[in-house]
Amino acid sequence: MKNQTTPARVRFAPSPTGHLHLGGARTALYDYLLAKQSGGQFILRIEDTDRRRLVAGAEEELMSGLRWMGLIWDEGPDVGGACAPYRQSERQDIYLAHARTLIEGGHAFYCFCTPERLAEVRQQQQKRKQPPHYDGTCRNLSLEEAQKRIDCGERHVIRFKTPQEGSTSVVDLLRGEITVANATIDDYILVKSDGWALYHLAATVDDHLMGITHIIRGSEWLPTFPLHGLIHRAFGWEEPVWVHLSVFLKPSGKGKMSKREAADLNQDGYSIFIKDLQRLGYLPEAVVNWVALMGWSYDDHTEFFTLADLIEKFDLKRLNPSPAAINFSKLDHFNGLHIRSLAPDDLAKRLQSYFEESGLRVDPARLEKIAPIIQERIATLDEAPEIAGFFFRDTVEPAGDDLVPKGMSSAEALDVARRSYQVLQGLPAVGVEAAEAPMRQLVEELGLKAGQVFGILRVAVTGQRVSPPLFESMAIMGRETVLQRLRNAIQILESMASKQG
RNA sequence: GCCCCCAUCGUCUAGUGGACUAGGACGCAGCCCUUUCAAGGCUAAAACCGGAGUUCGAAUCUCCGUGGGGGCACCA
Repeated sequence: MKNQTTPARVRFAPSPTGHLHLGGARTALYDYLLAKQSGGQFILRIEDTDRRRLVAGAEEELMSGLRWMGLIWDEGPDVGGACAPYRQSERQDIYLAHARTLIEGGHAFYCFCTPERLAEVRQQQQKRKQPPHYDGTCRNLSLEEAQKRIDCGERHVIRFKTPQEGSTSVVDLLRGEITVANATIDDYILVKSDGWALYHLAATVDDHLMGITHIIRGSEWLPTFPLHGLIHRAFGWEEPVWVHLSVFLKPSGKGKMSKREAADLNQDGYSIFIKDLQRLGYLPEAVVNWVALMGWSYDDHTEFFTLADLIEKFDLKRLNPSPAAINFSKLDHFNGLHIRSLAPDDLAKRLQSYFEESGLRVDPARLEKIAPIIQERIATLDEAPEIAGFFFRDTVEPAGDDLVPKGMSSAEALDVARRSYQVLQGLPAVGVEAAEAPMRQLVEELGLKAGQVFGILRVAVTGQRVSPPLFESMAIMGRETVLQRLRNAIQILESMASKQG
């Protein structure tokens, strides 16, 4: 049993400022897997301390995306839990109290520097090719003096008092020990002048108070990782296990995806946003499988995983620290794999809305018969109406050119259609058992290839050159519809043949 | 500019000093199957960033380059 012996408490802590995307989805997945395989808890915490960046509806979208993927949280803003509240905007007094503790312990200080002066300092530092850093003006103000200025109503922030000497080492599970000189760590702001805590303080405090055992987050946090270690130590808290996931690169492998590029992707039927993937006909099972494997592997040959498989097999230690390019064709592959592994009636249920959205009235019983014959022909659910919409239309309008196979005249095609009609009309049913043998016999009599005759028939009854298997399709349509559509095709061919003279 | 991280086929990856003629998957190409399209089966092409070192032996360890990525906000 390689599973964690002690239950892990793991949190997914997004800020509600946009759509749930692939990166967030993967982090949440790994969080969930670790929690579930260890018998621990998966916690959803909303990091909404930046009030200006809030996006209406983002929190709800986040939750519905997670639910869609099957990542159900044990504690969170909607379901509550022992460590409530789970929205940082509702925990401000907690952060303030902790900031105060830090100040009293000499690990933080009040800073009255104006943004304008700071900007100037930064500019000069950059001119001297120095890293932009707080210049320490308020670092050694006495608490009494600071208090006096606060009482006078002077605007202030609270900064972390980073040690100026020595170095700090922190340990990332995947990268090992990371050591940086303290001189390179800024005196980061912990609490803004409007009283709202910033990530560095809020997340650290919450992770401790909520008993988080493993922090899984993006590698964009690596630069401030030593600071977070320092804050934990300043409080005297035990550190959790830190895991920094690699970033996702655009499919070309060159750089992170920009907003613009993310939007353009939609034109190709892809997206990095979960809500789009859902609409584009991807199965949550496929997205989960695909995303799990972007930066994690099990062995050298297993790639098909259900969520339950992943819970059993996921292992933090097999995470890959190097950046990974997003490979959408592999998503299509996994989607096909998962579509084919669905029970036909399950597939039919999932297909229903896609047919309806393309304006078709769908009979569920008929859809259940169709599901098995299109199951291995669709890569995404939204392709189904395109390939099987003809089942639900009253009539089909085959293009005249499609009714005439290459190398055949319209008169010849007409003859084939008429002979086919005669054969089918004399049959009690038009399915594989009843109709295939007689039709093959006709093919032989006509001295043609099966593809030629079946091709004409296919276009006549489906209106398409490409369709699910012919006789299976005809069986579902029913004898009357088949004959009616064939009559219609014969009429089209008649007018073509007469025009040609 | 400064700090940090990363480095195996086009892409995702296996590989933790000898079992490597470097394995799998996607994609691509060909073949088979076949009433179309798929699915499936088979085959092919395709990679250890470079240089030093350690070692009997290096894809694997060390160092230096190079390349790529991330970060340097009163955002997260």
